[in-house]
Amino acid sequence: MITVTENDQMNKESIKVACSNCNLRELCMPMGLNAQELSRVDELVATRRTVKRGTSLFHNGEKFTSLYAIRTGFFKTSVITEDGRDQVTGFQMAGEIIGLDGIVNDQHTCDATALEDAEVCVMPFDRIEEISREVNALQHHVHKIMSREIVREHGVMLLLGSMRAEERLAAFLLNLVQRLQARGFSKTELILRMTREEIGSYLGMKLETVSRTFSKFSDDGIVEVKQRQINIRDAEALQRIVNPQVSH
Amino acid sequence: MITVTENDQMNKESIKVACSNCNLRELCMPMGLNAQELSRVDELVATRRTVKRGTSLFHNGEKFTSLYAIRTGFFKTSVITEDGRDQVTGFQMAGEIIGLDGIVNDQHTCDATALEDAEVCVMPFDRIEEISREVNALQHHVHKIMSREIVREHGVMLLLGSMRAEERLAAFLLNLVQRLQARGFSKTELILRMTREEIGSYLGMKLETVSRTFSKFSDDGIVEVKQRQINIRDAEALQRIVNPQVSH
DNA sequence: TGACTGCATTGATGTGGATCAAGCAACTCA
DNA sequence: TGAGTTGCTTGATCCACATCAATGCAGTCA
Repeated sequence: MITVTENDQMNKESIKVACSNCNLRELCMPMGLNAQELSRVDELVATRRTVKRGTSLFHNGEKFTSLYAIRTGFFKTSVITEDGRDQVTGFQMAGEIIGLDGIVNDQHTCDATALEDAEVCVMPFDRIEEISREVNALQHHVHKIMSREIVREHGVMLLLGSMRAEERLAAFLLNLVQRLQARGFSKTELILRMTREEIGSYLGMKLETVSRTFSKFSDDGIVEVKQRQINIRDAEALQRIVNPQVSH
Repeated sequence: MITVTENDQMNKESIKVACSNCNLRELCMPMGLNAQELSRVDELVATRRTVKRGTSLFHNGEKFTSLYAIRTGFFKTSVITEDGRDQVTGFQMAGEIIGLDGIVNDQHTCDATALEDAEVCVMPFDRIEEISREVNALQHHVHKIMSREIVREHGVMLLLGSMRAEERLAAFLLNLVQRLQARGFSKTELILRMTREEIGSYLGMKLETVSRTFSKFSDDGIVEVKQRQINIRDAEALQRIVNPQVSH
């Protein structure tokens, strides 16, 4: 026998869990689904999982079972070599999908670490493949997400292979605010969730150089920097630094 | 009315085109298919296309329609910025798949250029998605290929972000011979299909540095270098250069 | 056959960012 | 509240690689 209160509780719970009612849906999921497809897609998320700041969602070598959609919080992914070098391969925020690296060898090849308390939707990969076979839009969506990651990494390779320190940091900041803006945040104000060292690892430079470059931007009046609080005062100047030739 | 000669010709042609009879099958295609699945997968390849040395298979901005499996030849892929900087994002050889970058926005975001005369199998992507829905092994295979590319790029990011010139070139050579060996070629002898400048672009260094580093390896007796002919004399030394700590 | 062309090598010099080092601001926890 | 810890900034110096420049080598086309 279920009391009214318990019943309400259950409804509330089930509403919360469903992708079809999630405000991040347009970021994680394909659009234009009909009712039946929507209900199939709602079966994707097996559970939720919270990840405390500083702990890892998965790490290198761990068996791959699921992809994760970030609901709240902020992650970094990093690869590490036997001899201790590590490289941050990306920073991920709400609505983004992590774990794609694990598919090829059925085990993860990088670590995903929460930079602030986070919550993720756990989507078992065999379930993704199963539902993909029935819902064409989901199938294509999965392909797009993987392709997007490949293209993003091309951009990082370009950055690491041919840009100078100022250009790298400018590109990094512009990318961050652009993604935050797509999530309804300010296009000028942001709070960095990562350390100078983590930024440096991602951008292929030392933390001192990151700090100096921030100071330079600050001196030039392009950004205001107060520790991790950043205020972008001249986005076009940043754009010109990334792309010197073209006048914007 | 078909003459015997014409008929023979047709058989020969159809044998040549089918993935099920291709000696690169194990590189491009999933394994362990039954007869019916095999015949479905044979429908993947719409046509063949030859690409002359120095010309491009597709280029940035071009509409995306197909993935390409390399049958013969050698490619580079590269991204280029508005202000003229370019970055080689990879070198691809027989059995590898190119074009994955195009899925996300329905247009290619890089150029694929043949470094020697090449032939590719053209696989229309909508056909790949259609057959993937029926042949689970193909579906998973496509996911694995994309995931492998993501993981490969993580490795390049590590290389670009945290390795020094000698380490980069050593890693590059080891990667090349390892892939050539998997295709039945020598594990010590190889011919580079790309210029020093292209190697440099891929590895984030200038062509002069590439050349000097080759000379250094040569002086140290690790490799013999005669222009583009490379003979690896001490693969373990290369391995130690990449991975200094660990004793191999 | 010899001049052109594209690529590779090697040397001399310059510099952007790494490294080493010190001090400082913010946060944590007893 | 204050001592320890962690992360950030800034200065001084160094070095790995870029840059500039000259020469060499191999293929090719007239």
